[in-house]
Amino acid sequence: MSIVPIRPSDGELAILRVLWSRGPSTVRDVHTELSKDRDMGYTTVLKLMQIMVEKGLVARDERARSHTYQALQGEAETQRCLLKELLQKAFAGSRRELVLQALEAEPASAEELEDIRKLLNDVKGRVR
Amino acid sequence: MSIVPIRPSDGELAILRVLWSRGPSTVRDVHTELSKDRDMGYTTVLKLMQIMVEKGLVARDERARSHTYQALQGEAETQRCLLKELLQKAFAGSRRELVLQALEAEPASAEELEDIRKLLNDVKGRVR
DNA sequence: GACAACATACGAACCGATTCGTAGGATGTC
DNA sequence: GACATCCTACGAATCGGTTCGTATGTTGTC
Repeated sequence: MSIVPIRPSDGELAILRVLWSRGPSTVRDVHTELSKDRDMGYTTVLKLMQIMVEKGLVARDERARSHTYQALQGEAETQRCLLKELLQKAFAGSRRELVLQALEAEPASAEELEDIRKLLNDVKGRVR
Repeated sequence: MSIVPIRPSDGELAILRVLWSRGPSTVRDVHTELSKDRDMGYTTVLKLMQIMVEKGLVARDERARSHTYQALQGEAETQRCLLKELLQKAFAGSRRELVLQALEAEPASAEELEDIRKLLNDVKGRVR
């Protein structure tokens, strides 16, 4: 993984998510996958992935005619990076506030809350 | 508050945070406050705040020579809006994952976790 | 009334992200 | 071998956000 995570743009993040779930993929693979919701041109995806190579977000294997790309940055790592950014910009660093608003953004079900409570206990176990 | 929250840009968010903490303020007020960390020109702040009026993010009172601006959108509301966006873009809608990564982004202290546990109980109380 | 200080307005430059057209090379099929 | 198909490369347009110079008007002071 990269020493310090690189903040991906929205388009880059969408591509990363495909790479995380599919593993190493070609531009065609990614484009096909992304076309399910958004609709963007093939060369748009290509260009974006080329830029991602330059940025060090993905690695490219050029041995085959269709190059295959692979994420160089983990999902959790990237999520934490984006969360930290939002935490600073919108919550003045208060994780408590962030979690609160995350829970209140939409009404949470009792199961979901229970799930998160368990999660909290796990994290807690690691601290003590 | 606005019917549907408007997603502020980074610069706009910085200004909103000043307005939330100070209440109705002039461009000079906001600029002075923001100058403490960033350094941006006075007219930059002015322009941004003018754009925010157009977007409906803030209201302007032009009675005095120095117009006073006031946030039209609450802090919690805005935070939830930004959080929802990140939730969709980076966590595939899984709040559980988001909370997990929020807690793991930096090591949490036992107190902080306890604090959040209490928070969770409160929210839970409201659901049941 | 002259001048400094301060206010708004606004066009224009700039920047990163995104989009895509087009060119040109490799591959596959008949 | 000719033609359609698929690939990469890359320049250029566009867009939202940001920045700021400059113009112009108001206020306050001497």
